[in-house]
Amino acid sequence: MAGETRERILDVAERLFADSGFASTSLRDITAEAGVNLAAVNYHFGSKEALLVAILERRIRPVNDRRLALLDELEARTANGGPTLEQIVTAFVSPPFQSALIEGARRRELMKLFGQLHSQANPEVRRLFIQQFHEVRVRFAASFQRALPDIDPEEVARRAMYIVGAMSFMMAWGEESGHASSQAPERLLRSLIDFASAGMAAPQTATAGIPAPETLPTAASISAHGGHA
Amino acid sequence: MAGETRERILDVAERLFADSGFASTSLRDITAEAGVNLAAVNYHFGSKEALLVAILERRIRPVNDRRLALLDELEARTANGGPTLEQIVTAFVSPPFQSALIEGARRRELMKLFGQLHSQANPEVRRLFIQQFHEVRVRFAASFQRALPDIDPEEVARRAMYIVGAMSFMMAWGEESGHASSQAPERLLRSLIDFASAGMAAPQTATAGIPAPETLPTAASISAHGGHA
DNA sequence: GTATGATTGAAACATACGTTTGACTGACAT
DNA sequence: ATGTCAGTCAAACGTATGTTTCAATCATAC
Repeated sequence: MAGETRERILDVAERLFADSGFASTSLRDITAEAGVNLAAVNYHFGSKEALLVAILERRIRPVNDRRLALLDELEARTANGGPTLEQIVTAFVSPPFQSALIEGARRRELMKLFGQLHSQANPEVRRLFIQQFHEVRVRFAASFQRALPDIDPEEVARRAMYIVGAMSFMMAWGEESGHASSQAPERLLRSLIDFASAGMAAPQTATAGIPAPETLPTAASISAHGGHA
Repeated sequence: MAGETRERILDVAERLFADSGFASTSLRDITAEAGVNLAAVNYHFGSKEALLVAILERRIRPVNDRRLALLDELEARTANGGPTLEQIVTAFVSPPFQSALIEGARRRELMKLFGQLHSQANPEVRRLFIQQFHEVRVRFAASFQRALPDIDPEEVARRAMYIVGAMSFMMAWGEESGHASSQAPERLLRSLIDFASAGMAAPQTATAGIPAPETLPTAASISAHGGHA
């Protein structure tokens, strides 16, 4: 069959890269588990690194396409005033969950793989990875900004980054850090949307004075400026 | 000098591990840059893996000790009702920032290293890493729960996890994903506290029905159940 | 000064790695 | 039947890896 070997390599490599890291996974591990010849990787992809790029593109593109499609539809339907924070958040965080459900049990592995990319050595792969998200970042930043006219653009961008972090971390660590997320994906998605929407809507606190390093929050300053319940 | 070689190895290895990953950094890279002999690593630490463990312990323990100290003081001062969400959040997210300031420019590298551990192959190292955070997790979960009596304990744990994810992601990617965080650390800390406190305080939405995979949010259902601004 | 124990040094060890090679297979068009 | 070509295969190549070895060095105590 034509693309059968290629597909098996992609599937197995995706799982092994996610489980053990890119550098720690050898082509021999992959080809052995996939039941294909060692040389097949270099034949079909050219190099180990090109295999990684192929894996990323296969997974990221559909998710980001769906995000943009959801946002398009959202903005078309809510021309006056724009969509709500919760709608935008939902459009952003839902596609990875849907993709995860379709893929079955691979959610955790896939997200771990994404998380790893942050620390991958090769700058070219990193650049390619960031580039894949560029349009999504620009579009959602604009939409969030419209819903949060009183928040600095930089602060909006930071908060969007927090959402990505919360989502990535949950997907990468969820089943490992205790009981917290052996839950149904639907409940997790709901939980994340609640948290992210509220965080996005937070009032922006002015940075008072920009304290010197030694005066960063101590227990005393925390209890002083917070009051209690 | 006694511990000089050991210290140099720790410093250089920490930076290189964070930059390029554990598996991708060779002992020869480390020893060459540190100006010590190759065998020094195995002499002082026993193995490459034990070197990683030593690096982690050196950095994590002070941060977590400070977190617990801040929480102790907070709970002692606010015996009636307990500390506010913002106080607890601040006690949790401040120490890594303070540590980062003391360490100077190593903040990003160090946090990248932490982020990597999530996906490190060796289960023993992972176990050790998680164990380092056990007390912190238990103590802060209890404190958050007290401030959020109407939220399910599992939901509280999830939200705490989101905070960790947001913080890790910001520190690992901050300077890379655009302009968003070349800001002063104090502003970043303030921003994170705002976001995390608001997210923690979010009302808990019931999961309506637990839909089947095919009925996860579509553009239509988002616009339907959200309304617009 | 000399013995002692900790540290460093250069070199080698065995292994695992990504990649390349060249023969081989099978299907399909001519 | 034969030529073509994408795909597979076992084997080898060159290199880089973590680790070990053992002699050399150093500070310190006697």
